[in-house]
Amino acid sequence: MKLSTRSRYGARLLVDLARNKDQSPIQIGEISKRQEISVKYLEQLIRPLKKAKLVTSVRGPKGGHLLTEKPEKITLGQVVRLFESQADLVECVSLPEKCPMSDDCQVRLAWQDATRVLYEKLDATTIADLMNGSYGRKE
Amino acid sequence: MKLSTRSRYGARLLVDLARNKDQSPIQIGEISKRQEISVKYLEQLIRPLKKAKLVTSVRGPKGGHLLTEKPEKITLGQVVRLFESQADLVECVSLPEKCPMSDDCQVRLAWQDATRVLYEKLDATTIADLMNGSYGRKE
DNA sequence: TTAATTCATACTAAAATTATATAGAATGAT
DNA sequence: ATCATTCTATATAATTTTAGTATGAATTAA
Repeated sequence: MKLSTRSRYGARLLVDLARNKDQSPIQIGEISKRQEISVKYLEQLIRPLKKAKLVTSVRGPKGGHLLTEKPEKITLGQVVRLFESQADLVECVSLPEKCPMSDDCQVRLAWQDATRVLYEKLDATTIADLMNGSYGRKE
Repeated sequence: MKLSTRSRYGARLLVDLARNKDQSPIQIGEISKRQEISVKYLEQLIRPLKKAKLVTSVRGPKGGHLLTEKPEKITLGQVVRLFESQADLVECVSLPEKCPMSDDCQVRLAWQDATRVLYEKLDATTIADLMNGSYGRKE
């Protein structure tokens, strides 16, 4: 049931950008060193973040990447929905036609509920919560 | 982030057994027809359930399978932990040594929290909740 | 112009998943 | 004894997913 590394790395990438928000655009090379993620993989992750307007980029030398939103406005729920090819715990939650049993499947409703509860939690967690080392202590 | 079909089918298998609890042992062939899951795959799923003492079997003709516990005592959390090769949302929750960053990774704590919330929900959902068509209406 | 950097597309390799198939051994109702 | 059924173990094949690499074009500061 694990999240893909894309979600994991994507979250760390955003936290890394958030920590350096004041300064000039952050280059992928720097993030790569700090986060120990390959440059090429980071390039892949940046793309959906740009498409979702969470990140903006400056090309050319001295270029790099910046958050477009405040870290308080970006949630883990957004990140996971963006990077997971299937955001729900089971396919039949959003695509009931994929399972011949879904019409009267009680279990499906339970998976749906569990998915909802999970995203309520993820949507309540922002990048800002994760950028200053205080996450564990606050709640 | 999806659950494996093993968890999905495993849950349906238990609900199927629960619905027929009064009667004699339920044979895999019957479950296979009702649930549209192959006999061979069901045999694979029964094994961990027996090992976990959730199911007991009677061999020979007129044999079959029975729940050992009351449906009220079996939760989706148990099912998922049993069938998922990795029960947590991310590996580093239970195995921090797998990620070089885990020492001061705030995101890890957030994944941990989300995993906990998810299982709180799954552990609060029993097979009994799912066996009589009333799940959606009760809560 | 040069060099640093992002951007875009495609590719590959490995691993996991989802089954199905095979070959029998053990059990026990009839 | 017969036969339906569970039990065990292994193999295998198809598919999908995942993780990461390769190549090179576009952009732009200096």
